[in-house]
Formats: sequence, C-alpha cells, structure tokens
Amino acid sequence: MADGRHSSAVRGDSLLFLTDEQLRQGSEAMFFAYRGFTADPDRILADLTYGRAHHRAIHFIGRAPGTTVNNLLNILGVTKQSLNRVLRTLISDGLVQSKVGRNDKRERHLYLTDDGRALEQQLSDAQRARLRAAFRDAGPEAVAGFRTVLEAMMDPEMRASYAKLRESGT
Amino acid sequence: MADGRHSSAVRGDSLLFLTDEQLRQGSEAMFFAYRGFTADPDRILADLTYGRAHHRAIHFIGRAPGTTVNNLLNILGVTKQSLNRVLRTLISDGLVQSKVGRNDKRERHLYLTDDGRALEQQLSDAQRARLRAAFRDAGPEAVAGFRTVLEAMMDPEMRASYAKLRESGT
DNA sequence: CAGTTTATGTCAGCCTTGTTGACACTCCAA
DNA sequence: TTGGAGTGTCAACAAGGCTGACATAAACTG
Repeated sequence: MADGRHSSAVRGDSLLFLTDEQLRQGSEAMFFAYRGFTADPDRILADLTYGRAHHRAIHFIGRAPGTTVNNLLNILGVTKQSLNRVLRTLISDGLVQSKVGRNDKRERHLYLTDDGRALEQQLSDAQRARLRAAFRDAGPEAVAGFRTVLEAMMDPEMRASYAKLRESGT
Repeated sequence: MADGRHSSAVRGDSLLFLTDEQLRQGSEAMFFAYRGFTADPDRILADLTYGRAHHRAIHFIGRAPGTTVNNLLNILGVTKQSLNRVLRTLISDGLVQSKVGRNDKRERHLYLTDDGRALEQQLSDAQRARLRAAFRDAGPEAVAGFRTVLEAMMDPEMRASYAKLRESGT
C-alpha cells in the first residue's frame, strides 16, 4: 500500500486501465450515481411518513412474496429490531400483511396488500424511469458491463441473494 | 404507468433489453453493490469515532485541496449544519486544516493535514482494493459500460461535479 | 457611506434508522 | 423434556440527516 498512486499501473500489462485514478473515478461515480438512484423514490417517501428503509422492505417483500422475516433480515443486512420497527408501521398502516407459517408456526410470511402493491408500484416506477433513461442512453453493451461490475463488487453472500432473486424473477 | 410490467418490452425495437425485469435487476444490483462498496471503509471507520460522513468529507477534500466549504456543500448535498458538525470534529482532531481565503476572506479553504492524508489513504486503499478486484474480474469493456451507465444515472448537477473532479484529477 | 448579500459558524431541537442488550413466547427436534 | 431457533418487543443510545434562528465578517452595490 506504500508503493504510491500508480501501484497498479506500472505493471505494463493488460491491467493498465486500473490506475488508481481510474479507481477513484469509479468510486466517485458510484457515490454520485447512488444519489441519483435514490433521489426519485426519496421525494415520494418524504410526503408520506416513510423513509428509505420502508422502501427497501416493500421492494423485497414485493419481489419475494411470502418471504420470512429472517430471510428479509439477511437480504437487508440490518438488525431485527431495526427491521421490526419498519415492519410494524407498514403492517399497522395496512401495506404489509404478516401470516403465521403453515408448517413452522414461528415463522411469519410477509405479503404486500393491495395498498402496499400500489405504493411499491409508484416507487419502483419512479426509480425505473431514471434507470430506463440511463440504460437507453448508455446502450445494451454498457448495461451488460454495468451489471458485470456491480455483481463483482458485491460481498459473496449478497451475490448469492442477488442471484436467487434474479432467477426467481425470470 | 398502468400498462403493465412489459411497458417497454412490447415495442419490439432495439430497446428490448429494457424490460421492467431487467430494470428491477439493475436496481437490486445497485443496492447490493453499494453495500459492498461501502463495507470496507465502514469497518475501518467503526474503530475510530468516525462514520461515512467523515469519509466523504475527507475524500473530497483530499481530491480537491483548497476547496471551500460551500463547494463541498454542493458536492456532498447536505446542509451546512450537517457538514459543519463533521468538519468541526475533523479540524479539532487535526485531520483537516481550514485557511481563510486570500482574495475573499469570508471563504474557508480546506486541506488535509498529514494525518488526514494518512487516513484518506487508508480508507481509499481499502475501497480501491475491492473496486480493483471487481474491475479486473469484469474487464475493461465492462468497466467502460459501468461508468457510462453510472454517469447517465446522475442528476445533471452531480454529473457536472463529477466531470469537474474528473478533469482535475487527470 | 449605508444597506444588502454572501460565506460561514453555531445553537437548539427534531426525525429516521441504525446499534446493543435483555427478556418472553412459541415451537421444532433430538 | 430440554435446548435452540424464529420472532416480537422494550429501553437506551448514536450517527447523521433536517429545519429554524441568529451572529459575524467580508464583499458588493447603489
């Protein structure tokens, strides 16, 4: 780590494109792009009493209906207390329904209600509009590269969750 | 928005790759990847008394030494009260130095101290290691696509900030 | 010069969303 | 029957956003 700012560039091989400057630009691109990515749903949520945490819960429940609390916990990477606070409000507001498991009655299976689905739709429409525009501007090859790099950036467990959701959705 | 889940796929043109399912996968990829992206610096920061907000401030001061408070405010997109809380601790901890402007004495120009640079290096090394691995695995074409899409996702002002930093760094 | 605007700092208070620790309940499995 | 897993909940706390209000100094403007 003490070999300076061109640690990866001096090799002179096919990894020349990995200068520290390129990597720094990659970081900054992630930072600025993530802001854009969340901006539209955030605006909608601000008017309701909800935040990004609610959005995430709604998104993943909508994506995998009947998922258990524990499953959701792993996907979201927060503590159960944190998730529970969010779920409690969503359930009492009638956006999410919690059903006791049929086989294992300790488990709660989570579903969106009609209202929940409506909000999910509204939020993801807003988010997708931006993504759609970005994908269209960038073109299919760029999108493929985008996805390849993002997948490579994930932690292995997250990559597994991602792959699982991906196959279930196709 | 009521035209269902294949709103963009039914056109049958070159935008076929923009199905809502593709877009949803894009969202989820962003979510999981961003978690990975911040994970390593977060681990380092947890041991100090600092958080992600400190990281961001240190990063951009290191990137554009002598930047003003107002400039940083625009880049980070937070309120001055929020930024000030972070800057105050960084300055009193001797990681950041604040100099009164030469021309305009109302402005404060921000610089990293030697200690600040050391922490910045440590944090960005951790972050770059992951990015480097991801870029290497994905290859140059994928990286180009990654950057193209991210740039297209940004708000216009953010894209301007990004471009400005990019040219200053090269 | 007087008045306004700009750049910055700071105080106080609020919200969301994360954390830990503790405890209770239900139920499955050995 | 006992241990452990899955869940819910209470309390307390911290980070880091936010708004509103106010202060100061410097720069700009008529």
